[in-house]
Amino acid sequence: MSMTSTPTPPYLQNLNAAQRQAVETLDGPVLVLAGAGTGKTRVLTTRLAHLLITGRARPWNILAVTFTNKASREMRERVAAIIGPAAEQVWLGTFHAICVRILRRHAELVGLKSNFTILDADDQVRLLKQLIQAEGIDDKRWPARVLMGVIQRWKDRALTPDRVPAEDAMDLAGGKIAQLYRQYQERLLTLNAADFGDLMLHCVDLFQKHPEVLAEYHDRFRYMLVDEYQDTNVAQYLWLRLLAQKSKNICCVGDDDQSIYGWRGAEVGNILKFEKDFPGAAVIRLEQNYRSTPHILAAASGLIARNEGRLGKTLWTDVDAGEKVTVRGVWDGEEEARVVGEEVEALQRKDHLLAQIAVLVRAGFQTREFEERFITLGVPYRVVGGPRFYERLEIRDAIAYLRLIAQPDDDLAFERIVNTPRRGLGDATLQAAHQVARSQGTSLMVACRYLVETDELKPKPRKALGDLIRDFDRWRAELEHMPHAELAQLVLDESGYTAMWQADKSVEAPGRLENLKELVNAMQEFESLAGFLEHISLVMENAEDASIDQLSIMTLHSAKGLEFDTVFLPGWEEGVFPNQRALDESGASGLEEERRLAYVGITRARKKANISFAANRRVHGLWQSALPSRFISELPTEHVEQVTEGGLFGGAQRQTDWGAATWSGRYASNPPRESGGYFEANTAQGRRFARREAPTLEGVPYSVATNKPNAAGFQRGSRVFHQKFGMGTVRLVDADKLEIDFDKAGTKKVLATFVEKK
DNA sequence: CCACATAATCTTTTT
DNA sequence: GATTATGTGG
Repeated sequence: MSMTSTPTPPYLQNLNAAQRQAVETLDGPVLVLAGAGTGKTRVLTTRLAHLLITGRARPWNILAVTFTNKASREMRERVAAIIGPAAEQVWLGTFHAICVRILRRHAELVGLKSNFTILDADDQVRLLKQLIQAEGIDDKRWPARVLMGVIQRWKDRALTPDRVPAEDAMDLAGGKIAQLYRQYQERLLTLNAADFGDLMLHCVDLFQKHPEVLAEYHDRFRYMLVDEYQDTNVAQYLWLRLLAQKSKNICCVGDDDQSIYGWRGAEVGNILKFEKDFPGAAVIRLEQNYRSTPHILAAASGLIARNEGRLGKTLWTDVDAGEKVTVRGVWDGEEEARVVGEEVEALQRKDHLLAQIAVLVRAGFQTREFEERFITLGVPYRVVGGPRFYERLEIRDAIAYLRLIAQPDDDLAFERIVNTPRRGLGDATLQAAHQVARSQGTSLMVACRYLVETDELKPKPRKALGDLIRDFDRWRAELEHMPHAELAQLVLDESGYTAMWQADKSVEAPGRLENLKELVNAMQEFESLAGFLEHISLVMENAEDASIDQLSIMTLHSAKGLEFDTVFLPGWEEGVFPNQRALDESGASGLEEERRLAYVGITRARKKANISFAANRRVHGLWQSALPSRFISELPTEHVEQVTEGGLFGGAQRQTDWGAATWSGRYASNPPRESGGYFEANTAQGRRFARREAPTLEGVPYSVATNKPNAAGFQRGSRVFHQKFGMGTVRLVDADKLEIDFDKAGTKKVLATFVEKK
């Protein structure tokens, strides 16, 4: 409004019309549908700055939520660049970090103390496992990990134990799952702990049950900004709705086509029904893409158009056509890695930066082949999102010590380190401690204090336990006088933890000692031990070194939000991508999510996207043949270049027409099966895409393998021919699995459907 | 209580 | 194929 009379400030000048509208529509609910590469972050940060510059809001009147620490850091930096240090005072952070901040203030109202511990995934599972065993449930049949997943999905949907629908809980863990969930929640409260789901859940609960608290935040947060709205779950949606119900000034930015976290409880529905949930909402579409070439955009758009239930956007760009997306078929995974390696080297010769190249895979196990290839080629690479620093064994152990100093009642930390390093405090001692703790309603630490006063334990453990408790008392007292990083070093040394790894002869021991040093170093950055512990429980990420020019290998999930000049998308095969389990577990919606993942992958590329698939791949040590992903046939042909020249298939023994030989051979033994009506009947080449059968072993132990002929007529001594390994003799038959001595290639385990009888 | 052997498992994983 | 969790024997 005031903008009409005053000249356009510089920070608004280089926005396009839609972006500017998204920035300047300040009142009431706004949904910004931001397609890939349309300047989403820019709109968010400019909008935030605009609110402050126009005087609409003071920094503390703004709540901006993101999903990742990286995104919130980036947003804060970019806002600071426009408005300066005032950016510090904006409530800007991840959903979970903001919830923690609120919960620490009102912890008693939800049954916690202000210094509650945040559990990580490992703690959660261990805790639940104890409950499962206490209930006498078979933890083989109902693994804690699986049941924890179920509980987490309930938490994502804001279902507290009393709200779980009966039919959801019926046939899990013998009908006891709801009970387990209740016990788990009770246990968390007695431990003064919360898991990640609880952070949202407790906060929603707080707002619902204490209107006076909610009113306080209504007063505070007059404008709200939400990033990646398509990834919100039900609990987050409720949280946002509660906070926005008074001011109604909520601006959500997202892209329904990039919703790829459904399996973690994200609800695409949230973004699809935004206008219904927030009546009078303005919906603004950002459709001009500033990232990719027209061919890349068209290929991605053609693919995603196959999804139903999307809001629909038409991305366009005014840059030159560029190169078509290439689709390449190769013989096997090894060749795929080799070809990618060659192309990377070719790009290097053309002075492309490695930092502008990425290999994006569907699943973590696919990274290995590429790593091996890049190592032999000497191409520097990094695997993004690999094992995380704070998840390493030695770091978690060290943190358990620190947690126990900060919070003596942290039973999970106690259990983790009582006997690490070995102190002769095994199961028997721990059982005794548990019993005392249960009967007296205390924590394990307190129970042990009592236990060493009695003669219940044998002299050895009694002394060891007494020493340990005394150590902790001393360390805790030291915390008053000593910088916490120094204390950490002291604890690691005095507890014998450092010595334990020094004595360890394994190859990884030196690395672990390095990591411990790094941990102590990192602690110096924090004001207090408590501050450090909170940071690591909320920010489980690795620092990345941007100073080296390295190629990136990562999963499609972790690539969201990033962009590269050149992107390699290997493994586009049925079963791998779309992933078979996603299809089995979530059917049609699972397929759509996989397709969105493909869309995310292609749209990461600025200049060139290279898709590939292999006809053969080794999965869990078994060779399996594969069909090209259905997504390949869904790409609009006019934007795609098929690379299938014969020279790709190497030496003389590979002169076979790989397409016909492998695929038709496959059909003969394993005809295509319809899967939820999602087959494309035909492709241009007239090939049918079929779903591959998972190998079924039905629990037959390998040693039971017989010499009797199996269903397909193979038996010991049968001469067989395999496409890759050539002639061989069957050694063992195990249902459809064969162990074959190949004349040239040695002994391999192979599925019977991949060999021909000779 | 510990060391070693065998068995089971292997999708994605912002917090 | 490789890792990780469990079970058994010393």
